[in-house]
Amino acid sequence: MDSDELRNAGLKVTTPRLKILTLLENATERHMTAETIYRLLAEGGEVIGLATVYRALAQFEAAGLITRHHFDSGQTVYELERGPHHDHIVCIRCGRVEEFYDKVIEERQREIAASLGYKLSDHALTLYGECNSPDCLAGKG
Amino acid sequence: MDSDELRNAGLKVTTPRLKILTLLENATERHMTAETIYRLLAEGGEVIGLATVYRALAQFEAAGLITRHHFDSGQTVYELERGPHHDHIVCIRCGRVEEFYDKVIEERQREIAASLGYKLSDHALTLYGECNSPDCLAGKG
DNA sequence: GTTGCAAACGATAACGATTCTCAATATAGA
DNA sequence: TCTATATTGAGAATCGTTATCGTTTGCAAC
Ligand SMILES: [Mn+2]
Ligand SMILES: [Mn+2]
Ligand SMILES: [Zn+2]
Ligand SMILES: [Zn+2]
Repeated sequence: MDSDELRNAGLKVTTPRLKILTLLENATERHMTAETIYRLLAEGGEVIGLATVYRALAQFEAAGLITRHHFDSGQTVYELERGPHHDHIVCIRCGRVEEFYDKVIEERQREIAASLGYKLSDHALTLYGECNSPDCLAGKG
Repeated sequence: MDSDELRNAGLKVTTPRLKILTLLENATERHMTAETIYRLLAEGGEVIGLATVYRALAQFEAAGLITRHHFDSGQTVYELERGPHHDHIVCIRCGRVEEFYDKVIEERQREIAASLGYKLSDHALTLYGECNSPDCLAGKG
């Protein structure tokens, strides 16, 4: 249950937090901005202050429930931290975001950090390109 | 000469642009924010409007003279586009930025994009960790 | 070397994303 | 149920960045 997840994270169980967490679990798009989350909730009749959305997301991140990404598009995007680590490829034409995991790259990153004398704690890898989805190609004009 | 570089880029040769380009070439730090560039110029007695700094950087980027990066620290950082492509590793303690190039990772990125049906156009890879420079370790407190 | 005019400049207003403030309200434990 | 404390929502404030606009400059034709 979502309320358990909040309690386990050391957070009080409040209506806004439950609504936001539930949306993150059920939305078709895994990667969303704070604005998008705010808007989707509002469209579903759940009006929650934008400041509260930002606050909840910051707390969820601190608790390890979600991760944030800074794609080149500007706005911060959030996603539920479920399943194994992965990186992203973003379509520069339609905005589609896909996930991938590459053992070779992950391993090389560790070797590079070590060889430069760094204690590696995180990394951000995003590929940018044009996807081949029919919808995207259609709008190619 | 810097003025040639501006002309070749199709830009008028103006005092602010020359000052900014020269700073980018001579500064000890290759990776700087717009604010830092503005401040370093001001400290050197070259007062240039902040808006002009942003404008010049945008034009330099469009002309391919510089590249911009979005590290997790928030602000956009700029660097002269000289020499071969590289990625970055950033110290989360002292902010040091180092560069690296890894042929294996570059190759895997191309393969991943291709296997997902994307026409790869760019990528951003940044590693985060703690460096082992004496200065950084000293302030470990 | 002047002149003319588009391009660029600087100051500052505006902007979008995010964070802060604070009075009102809800949560969780006694 | 009662209370102490955390959380909320509305809006102000902040931060980095971009747009506006009157003034100045680069530069090419005279
Ligand atoms: Mn993801
Ligand atoms: Mn670099
Ligand atoms: Zn696409
Ligand atoms: Zn360091």
